[in-house]
Amino acid sequence: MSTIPSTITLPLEPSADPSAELPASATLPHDRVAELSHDFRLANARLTRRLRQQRANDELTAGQFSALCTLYSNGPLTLSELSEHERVTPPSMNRTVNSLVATQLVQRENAADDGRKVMLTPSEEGSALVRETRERRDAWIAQRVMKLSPEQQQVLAAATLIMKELAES
Amino acid sequence: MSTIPSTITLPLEPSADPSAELPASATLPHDRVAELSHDFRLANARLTRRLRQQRANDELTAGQFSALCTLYSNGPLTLSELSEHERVTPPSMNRTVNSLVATQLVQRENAADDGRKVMLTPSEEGSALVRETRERRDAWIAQRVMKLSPEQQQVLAAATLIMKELAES
DNA sequence: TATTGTTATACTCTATAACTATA
DNA sequence: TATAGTTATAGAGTATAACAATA
Repeated sequence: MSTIPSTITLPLEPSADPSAELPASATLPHDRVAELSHDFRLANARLTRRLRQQRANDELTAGQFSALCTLYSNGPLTLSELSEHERVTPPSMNRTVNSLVATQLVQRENAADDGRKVMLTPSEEGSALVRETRERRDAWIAQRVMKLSPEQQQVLAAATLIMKELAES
Repeated sequence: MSTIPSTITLPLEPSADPSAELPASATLPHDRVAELSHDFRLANARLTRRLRQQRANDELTAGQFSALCTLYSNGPLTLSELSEHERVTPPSMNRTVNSLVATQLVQRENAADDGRKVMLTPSEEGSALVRETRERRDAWIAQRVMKLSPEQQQVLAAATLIMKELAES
């Protein structure tokens, strides 16, 4: 499953200020962490907005598609489980799920063991939609990732793992 | 300014499938690019939602603060310049700017050379707010970045540069 | 005519509070 | 009582279309 080598080397752009360079084995000092965190957070938010601009009109929204993909890869899930994974509140996710159920892309059933819970499962149609449209939906970013250097591609792969951990914390 | 060494080495978690490993000098094949792009895009969106959950109630919203930070670091800017940097449409940014002008954190003036343009500048109060609250606003992520390994910190720094390029493309 | 900004409007995303059903 | 889900409601964020002012 993983595409990530056990070690990689990153040749990066030369530092403008050589005195600012640090050995890779040292953690960053406090002010550098603050600067990096700030830059990373803003870059993350801007990239999300950039990706939103790319959405075609005749498709599921980003939130709907993300939830459907999660159910496709990790389902069946309860509403709480799905909302935690997607990092929104249950009422927010419930609205998204309603739209997916209304278009018959997701099935909502009562859990057999606990009448309070609902099990959410992608329908055949929903699963097919994921398989058929994922590549097209990801085309904008994939086209750009393809043009990155091997080292930059490895950075993104490693960063994806870190971002998943951050989102889960 | 840069905190990034010219080269870094990344020891990552061992691959579950050794046959999937590739030399770092090779670009990923098409299907791996698609997989990486998909994972990265979803991780990016989820992290944005996670960060949104962290927002305190008594502060500027994320969009307002991001715009103010951009004007603080890169201003003065016209509305179009700011909206392009923040990756939203001019009408969307205009709404954000209206709220910042209403609270006197940003000054809106007609450009001297072109009567159609407006110049947006953070006020003294706005600049002070950025300086005083940035660290607190970034505390949630900074706390987690601080606990990452040196290699993971370097990955995030390199990824931030790539994400900025992606958002600008 | 083209560009820059603005207003009007609508839709999506998200949250909090309050409610229902079940454990 | 506590938990899982839902409904009601409101606010933030965003876009498109139409308009005004200026170049």
